[in-house]
Order: sequence, then C-alpha cells, then structure tokens
Amino acid sequence: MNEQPDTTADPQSVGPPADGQLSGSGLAAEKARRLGLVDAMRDAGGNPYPYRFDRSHTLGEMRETWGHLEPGIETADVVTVAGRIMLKRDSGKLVFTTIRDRSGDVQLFISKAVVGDDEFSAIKDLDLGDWVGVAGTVMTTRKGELSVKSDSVVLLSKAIRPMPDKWHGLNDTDTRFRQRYADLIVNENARRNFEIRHETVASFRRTLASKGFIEVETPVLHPEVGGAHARPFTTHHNTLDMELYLRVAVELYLKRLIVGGMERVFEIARTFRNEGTSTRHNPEFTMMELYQAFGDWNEVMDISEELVTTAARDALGTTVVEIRGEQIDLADPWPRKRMIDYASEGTGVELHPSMPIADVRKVAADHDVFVEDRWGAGKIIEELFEKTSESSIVRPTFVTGHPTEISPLARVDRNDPFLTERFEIFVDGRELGNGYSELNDPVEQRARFEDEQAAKEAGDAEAGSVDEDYIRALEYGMPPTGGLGIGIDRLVMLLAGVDSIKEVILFPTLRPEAH
RNA sequence: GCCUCUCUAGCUCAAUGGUAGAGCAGUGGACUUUUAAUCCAUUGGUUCUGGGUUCGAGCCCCAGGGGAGGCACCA
Repeated sequence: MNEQPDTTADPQSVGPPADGQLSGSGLAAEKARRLGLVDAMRDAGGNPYPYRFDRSHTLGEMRETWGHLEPGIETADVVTVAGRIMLKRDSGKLVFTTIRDRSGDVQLFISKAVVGDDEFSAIKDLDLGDWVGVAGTVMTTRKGELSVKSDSVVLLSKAIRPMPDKWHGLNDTDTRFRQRYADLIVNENARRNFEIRHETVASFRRTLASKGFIEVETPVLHPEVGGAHARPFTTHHNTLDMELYLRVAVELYLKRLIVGGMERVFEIARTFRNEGTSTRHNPEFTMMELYQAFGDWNEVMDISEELVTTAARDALGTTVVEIRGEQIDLADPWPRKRMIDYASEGTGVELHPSMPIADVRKVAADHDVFVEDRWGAGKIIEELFEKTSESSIVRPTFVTGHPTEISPLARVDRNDPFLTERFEIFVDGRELGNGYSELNDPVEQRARFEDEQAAKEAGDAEAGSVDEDYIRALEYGMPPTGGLGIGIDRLVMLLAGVDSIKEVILFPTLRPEAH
C-alpha cells in the first residue's frame, strides 16, 4: 500500500530502456523500464505474452528423474521446462538463473556460445519475476547442481512489477494478506500452508467417500438463521423482495436430507458469521459437516479421530504434530471428559445444571464470570468451563455432555436429562469441532426452538427461532443420527503449525485498501 | 467496540529533536561453473495522511487511516 500513483500506465509515454535518461529508479521508473522492454520486443516482431508453452517435465519431475546425477555430467537428454525466474547470476558470457514452477526449482545454465549472440543478449534483458520457457539438455555443474543447459529461453510473460526481496521475502502482514500473490511467490511457508490445506480437504473427501458418504451442496442464502448461535450477515433478494441470511451453519439442511433417506451426507461449506476477526476467526470460514443415520455420538467421535489422523498422514506424512512445544500424536486415542467435570475441577465446586441457579451464579461471581440474568445454570457452567479450562486443553480432547440449555439441536443424554450427548473437540485451546446424537423428536425439537425464540425475544442476538419447515421434516421421521462439524481452517492451522487463521485463508477479510 | 504496538526507497531494515542511510532489487562496467555469485561505480524518498509544539520533527503532541497482537464478541 501507500505506493505512488501509477504514472506508467501509458506505455507510449515510455522511452526505450537503454537511453539512460529515465528519471530515477523508483517503482515507476522500474515499471517504465520493463514496459520499455515489452515495447522493444514487440517492435522487433516478438510477443512478450505468448499464448502457450508445452513442457516435457515439471521441475519436480526433472529433479526426480535426474536429481541423482553426479557432478560434472552432461547428458543428451532433452527437456522443455517452464518457470518464473527467481534468481539470476550473470558472469559475463555465462548466465545462471534459477527458475521455479509449482513443483520445485532448477537452475538454467545459459552459455553465450550455445545460444548465440542475439538470443544471449535477449536473455540478459530478462528480469527477476519473468516467466520463461526453456529447451535444453540435462546436466550437472562441477558443484553438482542439476541444470538445464539451455538451447533457447523464451519469454512467456513479462513481469512489469519487481518481486519482493529475493532473500528476505515479504514480511509485512498487510502486504502479505492483501497481495497474497506476492506472498505466494516469495514465501515458501505460504505455499506450504495452502498445500496442507488442499491435502486436508482432499483427504476428508477420500475418507468420507470410502465410508459411503455423499457430498452435497445446500443453500448459502437462508431465509432463517439456524444451526448455530451466531450473528448472521443479512442480504436482500430484489425480485423476491425478501431478506436472506448467509448461512451460519449447514446443519438443518443436511438433517433434512437424512429425513429424506440419504443416510450419509456431508458438505464442505463456506460459512459466514458476522463477528470480529482474530487469530482464530474470520468472518467467512469453512466447515465440514456430516450426518450419519443409525449411529449416535459414539460413531461420529470415532469418525472425528479417523478424519483428523488420516488428514495429518496425508498432508504431513505423520500423525505427530507439535503444539506449544509438545510432540503430540493425533493417532493416540483422544481423551473424553465431561464439561461439568472440567468446570467443577476448575472452580473447586461440584457443578451440575440441576443445581439451584443461585448457587451457580455465586460460583460465577467468585470467578469473575459475567452472567446475564436470563442465563440458566447450564449456560453459566459453560462460561465457567471456558474461563477455567478451555485454554489449558492442549492435546485433542472430546469435551462432552454439554448442558441441554446450550444445545438446542442435540439429543438428551440417555443417563442424565440435564445433559446432552454432545461433544466438542478442543485442541491447543481452540474449538476444532462439534458433534452429537441428533435430536429427532419433533415435539421436543419444537419445545427447544421455542426456548430459543424466547431467548431471542429477551435480547439474545444469537439465538435462533422456530424453523417450521425443519419441524415439518422431523415430523416425517428422522432415523437415529450422529452429526459432526469440523472447522477446516482450524484443523489446517493445527497441521501447518501456524497461530493465525489468516495464514490458512488465501484472502482473509481485510478493510479496503486506503488510497 | 476498547487497549498496546506498528507504518521510512520496489522489498528487508537503520537513523540522540540537528544534512534521511544501508543491504537486496534497478542502472553502467568486469567476469565461461555461479549457488542470496563476486568486484567497481551509481540512480532512487510527499518518512501513511492532516494539523500542532519547536529556531529545527521520521522522532514529541493531537486527530484520522491501514495492519498486527490482546481484550470483548465468537452456544
């Protein structure tokens, strides 16, 4: 940001590059110089932006095939490769450049004697950042560096803007997140994080497909907010003249599909919540939700462990990750512990949502936990859990048995009517996922919705309302079902070992750039 | 929304309230096995913006903007 107004937009105003009369050498002058090269190339009948280039190998494939060569070997193996010029070492009649494609990098060995005077001088005009296509033979240098002894180097796309520092890269977070393209060009870690993200999602799809899950797509525009306690983004449909909400969850739609008999469904869903940003939150994020008929929370806890450990294996090649300096094997069984037990230990007071509300409020007051008047014991216990315990959960853990009051879509615990058969997965102090035995009794669901409605009317901006269509669906009969949601962004954070969600979202939400 | 930090050349960073600098990139030159190539020379600045204090402000003060971290929010 804060760069000068672009005064080089009109290439006609730019002189030839070698006249030595360019004013200054700031960004504008640098762009003018490069645009001058583009013009000169066109004047000479060349095309600085050709339509295509055929490769025989990616650079990674080259390294796989010839990476073992001893130093000082010249093969007769012909390759055509392409990449961006990342480094350039000019020693007179010999130029070394390092080009990089998605799969790796390789050195070009460019000799004036091989390519001829004219092409050699054209190659000297190439800049860091230019895309080039190369034909040549495979060789290694005396020091053993795998190289392409280049017969021809053609420009595939001229870079007009200089790359960030070739050694220090790009550190400024503002620029890194706004200009992710520049971040990806120079920061290996950025590329790695998004490869891990891809591998994670691909792994989920494979695991779920192997279990007979069907991937579905449900509406992003919802007429009602449901499936999570969250503030929605609102929008408006013009011709229908109606308010719509960007989804805060996909739960209620996926369970309609279970009613319809689809048995095992999942969706990898971009989800929107109108909340502040932080190292753990972005207003739009990605959740995987799945629902499985005929099972309960036990099945989906097992699936949770399998999905995450398999994703780690697929993305990292290991199930061991480092969290807060501790080596943790995600493949070890995840401990299970009730929320009320965490809260009880954390406060030193035995807590249960059946307790008199006054007693629970007193514990909250003793621990400086703010309490709204309308909150019941269950909600307060959750707040106490968050205050006393949440941040100290490091290894993946199922926190179970959430009070019924805070779980309007979860089925009541078969052994305790004040609790639900619900779990949240916590890792590194963050919530990673959430699942439960699904409430499928339409009468009870209506009663829970009505409690939500009451909370909403009492001022809870995140409470839901009665979703009549969802009740109607349940009235047709939903089989016993287990459901699960996993935050993809947070899982990728865990696997990539990064502390900010912005490191795993390509284009995180930012304020518009000031001009 | 609140608090703290931060914003200087294309990039990475310096600069007691006293002439805005370096490295890389760029430009000119040397070099046929370099590896962030090296060596010599060299261009480049509205110090985020607007006010103020001061003989003098990149630096101090006020207001605004962007970003980061923390808090709040996030069942």
